Amino acid sequence: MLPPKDSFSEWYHELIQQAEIMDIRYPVKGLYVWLPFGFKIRQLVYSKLREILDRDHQEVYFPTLIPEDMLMKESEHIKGFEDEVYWVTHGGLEPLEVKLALRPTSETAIYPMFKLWIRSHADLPIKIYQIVNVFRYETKHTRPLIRLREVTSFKEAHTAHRTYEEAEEQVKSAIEIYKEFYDFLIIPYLIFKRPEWDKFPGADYTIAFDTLMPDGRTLQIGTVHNLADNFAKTFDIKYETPEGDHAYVHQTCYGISERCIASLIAIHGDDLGLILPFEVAPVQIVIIPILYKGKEEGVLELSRRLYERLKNFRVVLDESDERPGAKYYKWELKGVPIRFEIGPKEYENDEVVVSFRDERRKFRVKFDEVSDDLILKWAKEMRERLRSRAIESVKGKVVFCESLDDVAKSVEGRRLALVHVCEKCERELESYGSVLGQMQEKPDWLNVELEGECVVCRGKGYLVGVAKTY
RNA sequence: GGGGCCGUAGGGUAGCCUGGUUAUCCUCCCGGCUUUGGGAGCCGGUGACCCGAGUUCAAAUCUCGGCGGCCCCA
Repeated sequence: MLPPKDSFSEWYHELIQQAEIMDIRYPVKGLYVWLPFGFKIRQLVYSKLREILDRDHQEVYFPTLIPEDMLMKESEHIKGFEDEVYWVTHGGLEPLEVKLALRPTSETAIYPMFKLWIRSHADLPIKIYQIVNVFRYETKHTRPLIRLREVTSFKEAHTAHRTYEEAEEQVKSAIEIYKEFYDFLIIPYLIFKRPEWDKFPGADYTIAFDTLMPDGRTLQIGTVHNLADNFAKTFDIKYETPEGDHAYVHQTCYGISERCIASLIAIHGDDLGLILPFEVAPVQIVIIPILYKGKEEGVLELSRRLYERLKNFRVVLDESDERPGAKYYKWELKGVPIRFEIGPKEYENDEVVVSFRDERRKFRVKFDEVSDDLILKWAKEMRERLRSRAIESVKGKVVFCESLDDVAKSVEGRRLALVHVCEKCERELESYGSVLGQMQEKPDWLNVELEGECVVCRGKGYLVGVAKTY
């Protein structure tokens, strides 16, 4: 039994373990073990991310260790991270002459190499990415997949371009990539430009994707940074223009971590456990034979025939020695989208019983009608249902506010407050919650205006989000 | 950043205040019988006092430190 999803913290904590996503008992704070089932979800989710990126990025791998002098080069950047860097100080018993940092992110590892790689305008643009672990000494509450000391699945892309405009185009392109990725996972998001005081250390500006967790707090699930030529100046990354001059490159970087999987779990799951979109479910179909004494043979024969027919999918035939009800609960907990039940009645009529994870009804189909096409049709229909459900759930937690009082009440009641404000007054909102920044585009499920009268000074304002955050 | 609570089998717990027998109960796990259309039942079995130091004839229980976890507030 799982705690109800209304008690979100407890539900999440238990589900992560019961569904065998992670083992949280590893004896170091903020570090967790990926179990086979969870790791399979990770692999399926990240394959999609790779597929999208591989269209015009190249995957690379940079070292985990960064020498102190390299890490410390960009002063604004390091100020943002210095209190949470892990240091390697010894090699065996010998103290190291130059301390080595466990990367908190890889800008300072990658950009010195960019300096070596980039000589002329013909070398640009460069678009690379890597999926690696990064380390941050978090002092706040750690939580599996959400706040970690070792982020195990940090996808970071880094690009270099000739001009600021080209970098800005890349920011837009990265936003499109993230939209495609989260649409694939059926996770609703809002896109904000973070306020000046909350941008990535060293960036010109930061665009962030936020989603809403069931308890009404926002979760940042992706960021895109325009670095302009800030790092290029620090790391002296220049190229020769067609005219023979030398100019600094303009860069971007953008990241997604395993928080995407946290949001997948949190947005779709219910009181019974995980609900996984068909495409990322480690088990897409489960077949449960119902074995009455003396009638096992035909039932097993039909079950195995169905199993063979569905082998183009990730399918499990559960012949274990448990009662059918126990198996239903088990596979529902693990989010299996489609379940077949086959008992003596079905065997006699050459039928199967079908049930979808997101609905509770059961129905029968003739065995001969079951085909790959039918499964895919069901998967597609389920995707639409999950989409409406996810949007309804998120929509109910977003409130447009016309006064500061409204903002206070909404954030206090664990809602995301949207409010018009001008640049001068934006910071005043900080006393009510985290200021997510200026909304960049209106999702089709939300009915608000991106521009309006500033709630504080009644001047010309833009739409800003305020919420409690993870 | 500030405050509070807690650590007993794989998981959840009782015992701790008031130190003293073989450490309670549920679940999981293993073996057997039996059963199977929404978490079956019976019998038998394995398995624990976070680590270190101190106080004491005696520590799960008291004290200190470490490590780990949870909650609230900024």
